[in-house]
Amino acid sequence: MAALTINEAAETTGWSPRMLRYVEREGLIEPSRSSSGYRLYGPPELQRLRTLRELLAEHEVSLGDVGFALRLSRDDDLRTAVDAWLSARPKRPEGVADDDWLLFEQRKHERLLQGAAA
Amino acid sequence: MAALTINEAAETTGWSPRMLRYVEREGLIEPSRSSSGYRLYGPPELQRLRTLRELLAEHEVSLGDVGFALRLSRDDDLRTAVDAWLSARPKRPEGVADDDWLLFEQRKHERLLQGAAA
DNA sequence: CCAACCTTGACACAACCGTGGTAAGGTTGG
DNA sequence: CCAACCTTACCACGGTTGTGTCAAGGTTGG
Repeated sequence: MAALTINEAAETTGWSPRMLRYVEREGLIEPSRSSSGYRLYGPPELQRLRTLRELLAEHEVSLGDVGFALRLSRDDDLRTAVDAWLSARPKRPEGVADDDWLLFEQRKHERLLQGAAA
Repeated sequence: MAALTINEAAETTGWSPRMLRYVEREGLIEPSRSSSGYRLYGPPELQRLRTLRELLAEHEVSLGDVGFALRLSRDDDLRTAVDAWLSARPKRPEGVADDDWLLFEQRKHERLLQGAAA
């Protein structure tokens, strides 16, 4: 037999049938269907289900998280926007009390001006 | 003044003070503190708060999603695992009913063998 | 034909998310 | 000194997630 039905797939992957349907609605693994509508899980789907399980178990990650990663991987626009936000200067020098933040910026500015003048 | 306190920051960014604390707990924007513990938002934080707002508004994304993206960007191990899962053959040829999946694989195999023999 | 599957849809429920409020107490600036 | 701010820590409350179970009905294979 080339593909397993949902209960068989559940059996070999460790998911419950209920969760296989849920995973499908999340868009993570979408088995194809027989002509009468039965879900059919082929070897690739089964493998992905197992590795998905490991992924969730080993890292503290939710299905929704993986779903979001999937979105990121497919929506270039979204990925660009998120990456842009993430890469926007997330740090400023350590050890500078914020009371002195303006002062620090001024000094930096002075150094820049000095450098330019030199 | 070099940095704004939480209510002022809320005022200029459109977040509520409550949400600024929440955003902080999510690890997305961590303002530094005055010597007495007050949160101090400098221009970079304020800018990031505004762009974060836009990001959430324009794409259908939650704070948790952005938080996960942040995790991905900092945890190489996690990113590698997720990418690996995502890139695992997500498709197989369209139009092949799964009843015929094994058949399809066999044909492919035959074609490969033929190619090798030619 | 009938038992054993499959389908979708619904109800349920604990746990968490996003958000607001409030209370008890420290800090600050005029 | 005192009003107006800040802090953390809670209670609340509707919405979503993850998961199970059940019902009503179609499919399948011996």
